[in-house]
Amino acid sequence: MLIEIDFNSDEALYLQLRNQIILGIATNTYHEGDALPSVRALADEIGINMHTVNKAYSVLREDGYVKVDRRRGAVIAVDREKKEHLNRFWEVLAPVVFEAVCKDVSKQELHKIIDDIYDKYNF
Amino acid sequence: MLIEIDFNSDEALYLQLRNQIILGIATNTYHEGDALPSVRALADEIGINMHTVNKAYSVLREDGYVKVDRRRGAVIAVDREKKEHLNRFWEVLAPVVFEAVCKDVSKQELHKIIDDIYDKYNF
Amino acid sequence: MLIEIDFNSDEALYLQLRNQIILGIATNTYHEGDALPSVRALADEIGINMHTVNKAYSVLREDGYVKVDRRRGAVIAVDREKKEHLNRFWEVLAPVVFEAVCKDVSKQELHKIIDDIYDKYNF
Amino acid sequence: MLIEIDFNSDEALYLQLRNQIILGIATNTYHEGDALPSVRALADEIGINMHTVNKAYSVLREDGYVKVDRRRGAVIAVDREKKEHLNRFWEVLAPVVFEAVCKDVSKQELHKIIDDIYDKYNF
DNA sequence: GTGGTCTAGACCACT
DNA sequence: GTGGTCTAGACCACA
Repeated sequence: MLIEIDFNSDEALYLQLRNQIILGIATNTYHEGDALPSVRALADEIGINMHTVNKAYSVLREDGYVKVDRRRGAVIAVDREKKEHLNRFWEVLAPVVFEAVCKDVSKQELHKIIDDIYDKYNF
Repeated sequence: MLIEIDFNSDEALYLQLRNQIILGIATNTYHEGDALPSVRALADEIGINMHTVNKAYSVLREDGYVKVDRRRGAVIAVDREKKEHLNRFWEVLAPVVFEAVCKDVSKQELHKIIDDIYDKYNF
Repeated sequence: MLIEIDFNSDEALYLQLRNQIILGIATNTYHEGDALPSVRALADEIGINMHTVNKAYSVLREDGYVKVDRRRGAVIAVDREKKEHLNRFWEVLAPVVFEAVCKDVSKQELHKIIDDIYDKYNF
Repeated sequence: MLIEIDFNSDEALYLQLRNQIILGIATNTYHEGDALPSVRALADEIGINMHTVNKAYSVLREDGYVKVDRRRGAVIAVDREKKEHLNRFWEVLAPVVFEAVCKDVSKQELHKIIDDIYDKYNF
């Protein structure tokens, strides 16, 4: 899978990397049990620091997307404890909704944006 | 309006403040044309530094929520240029959707969370 | 002449006032020897502080647009020492030109904007 | 490039710095993609505070002259969306023209000053 | 009294 | 080592 990092973005590199990998899992590019590239290999490939890749992998582990195996490195292993996640999505979405309300973006428009994202990536 | 800052949060103080004020606008606690407290007054009230409040107000201005009136300080003035905002919401929501897909949270569940947020705050 | 002040502008009120009066002189709304309204009267009319009007008049005096007469207040009296002024315009225009060059705005486009301004106000 | 700050000037330090850097871009001293010195390095060099340099860089970013790259600091990246800029030049030049008209400086003389500035810096 | 500017010094996240 | 954030305290321009 092609990882694309935007060095001009405001978003931290490790977060961009994290999100790209999550996108890879979502689009079935990475499958349960697949091993991600080694920290060193991925860092070289993208042209970023090893520590940055390391941080991305750590965050993915904390958020329940990979498990770290001593021999195989980071392995896709998605934790699907839904209850907890729903709370998390609530917290992430609430400030977005507040902004939407201020800017006169309707509930329906937010739904549509979400649907459009699902469509664009064929989820 | 009661501003609540969590000093233990990872989120920057000025961003928490920004979001609280956006919440206040969304819930109609602050109305178009209302003046926010002066930077010094709000800083004293919350117990944070003047410059931190200043930064929050600056960001709110850049994001089109307030204007700075030389006589009255920061005044609520929401810029409702929708076209641009929709792009922004797309960018914010895309990674959320990726996570949802990974975690087996359906499109309908995301819609419901958004609706619940609207309901909770009576938007 | 109608003085229009934009309280939401970033520009200081006294500078807006100064510029409006200069516009009035340029458009022949104010003529050499005319007296400007008293500080108090103009302040009341516009709804701003007396000190602000006072500051505007002081700046106009320093820049050679009015003379202050004890009995008649501020009186239009334009100082036309061209040599000095040309230097001033150089200093004001230089940073504008630098920005133009950076932004790929050509010499001709700057000329045209200036011509358009002359046209718009029938100078 | 030599940055020259006038500590006696009325102009804010961060604005002087901003303008000097814009001059540097206009004169091709800084090229697209070049990294500016780090805030600390430049602050030390000029003998001003880090935060003042930071503010200058922030303004340059807002005005579309640099982007902040997480690894390289501030990098020259000029945004050349002309349409918007032309409005801005209109607003900046209008009061200059008003002054010119008052001071009997002709349209042609303004053009000439602009041309002279272009010539002096070999634009 | 208001925000704007500047300085100084500190800690942290990111690379 | 870089910028980002936060604090503290000061002076000034503006209203």
